[in-house]
Amino acid sequence: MQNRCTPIRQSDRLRELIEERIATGQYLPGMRLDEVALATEFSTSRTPIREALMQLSIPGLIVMRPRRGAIVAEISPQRLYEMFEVMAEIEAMCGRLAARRLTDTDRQVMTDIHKSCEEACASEDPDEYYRRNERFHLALYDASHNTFLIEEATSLQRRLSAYRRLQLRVRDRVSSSYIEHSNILEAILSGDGELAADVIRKHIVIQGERFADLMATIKEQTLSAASV
Amino acid sequence: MQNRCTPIRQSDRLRELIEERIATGQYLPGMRLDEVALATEFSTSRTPIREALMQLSIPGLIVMRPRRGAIVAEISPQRLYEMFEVMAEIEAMCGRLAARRLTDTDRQVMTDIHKSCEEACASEDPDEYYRRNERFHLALYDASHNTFLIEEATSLQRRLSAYRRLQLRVRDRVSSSYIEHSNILEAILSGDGELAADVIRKHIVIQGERFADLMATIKEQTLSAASV
DNA sequence: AAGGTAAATATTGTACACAAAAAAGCATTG
DNA sequence: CAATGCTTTTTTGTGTACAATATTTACCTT
Repeated sequence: MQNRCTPIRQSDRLRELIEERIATGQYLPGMRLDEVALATEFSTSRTPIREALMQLSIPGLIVMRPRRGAIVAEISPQRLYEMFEVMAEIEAMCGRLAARRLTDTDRQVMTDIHKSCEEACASEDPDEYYRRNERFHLALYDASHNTFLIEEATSLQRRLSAYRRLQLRVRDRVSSSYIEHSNILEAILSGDGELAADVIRKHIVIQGERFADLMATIKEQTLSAASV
Repeated sequence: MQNRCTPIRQSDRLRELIEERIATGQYLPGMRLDEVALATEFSTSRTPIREALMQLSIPGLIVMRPRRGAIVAEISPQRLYEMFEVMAEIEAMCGRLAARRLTDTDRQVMTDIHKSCEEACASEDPDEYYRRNERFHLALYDASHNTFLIEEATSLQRRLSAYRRLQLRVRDRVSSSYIEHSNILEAILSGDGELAADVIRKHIVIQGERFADLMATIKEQTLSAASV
């Protein structure tokens, strides 16, 4: 995608870096993002940092309270459930379109990634499974052949990734996720768009529910670095 | 929504202003957004302008090419079709949820707005109809009772508004739009979520198609201010 | 005269400075 | 000892300067 030869802008690089740290859970919800601290860490001035933060505030990854600094967004269980509800529909749409528009390469890519997921599942490595699982979903988006939809789905996946990651820690979640992927792939390969949409919807909604379970068991401080 | 007592930030005010100018077609696709020109116009410095522009580049309203300035995004017919395809699904989801979760006030608000649309339709004032039509759709989003979905739908509607507006100029589009709204409302009031989703999907897809017709007839220069 | 090259000009990206506002620390008082 | 008000310190928001890069203009060559 990025075929610009122009050297990348500082603020763009920083935005991606900070976004990744939020996605991987290095920056926890509620954590304060100090502009000067970030500036010194990345040995730059506050200007590019601010530009990066302002950009991240748009999709809601961070919250910038006027005159009161930026913090990593704290997503309430309620809102998270809503986000999963929307994600389910977006991915279901990808599946419906994928089933209708699947190319040979799409088929190849998806089956390959699914096989690599099987390996990660067998080796019981949740982190590795997480990464390959993520690739499976990205391949699903690509197969929809709607570039706008691909962008939206990817963006939403990124926003949820910090939470998705946790959710795979739940007992037996990896293996059931793998089985669900098998059903998804089967439906898409058979060309049944409505079936694919249904299966995906359930797959994501289950993730949301498992996450709700997790939230109920784990104490708040595990997720949130600071309270307001 | 905006219940902050803190005085608003310049960059936020500017972002909304520029966004509105894009939505209303005052800034046409391809138009260059000169930082110093904007700064002098709003009698401020380049810093808040830049922050506003960087934020607008995230949802793709404008394109910032490194070292080459910002332009209003030029959305290709292909991409516009894709956006309408996604919008159809998002709004269909709103309708499905609305049918299941409708409150008395939702019902009241939607019927009231629909009635006011009837008036605008009868008086054959496309601009007024456009505004009320917009309100109808916003009320539909609200009725979904999923605040995340409401935000996403609203954001997407804003991104498409410059194009939606044009599309109502097509012959008889206003009256057919009104009839479609009637069907949507009826489906939602009857509580049939799947029916509502179907009707809405068709309503939006028709908009996309009508727009494609428009694009085919009107010459490019009407829409686009400059070609690269 | 056309095309290409080099100087001139304009514009962007980043650093930094300063004012205004919020947070923290401190002292005073009930 | 707690609470409140004042002072100090920190942090944000914006203006401005400057260097690096595009773009335009002018000039020279063929």
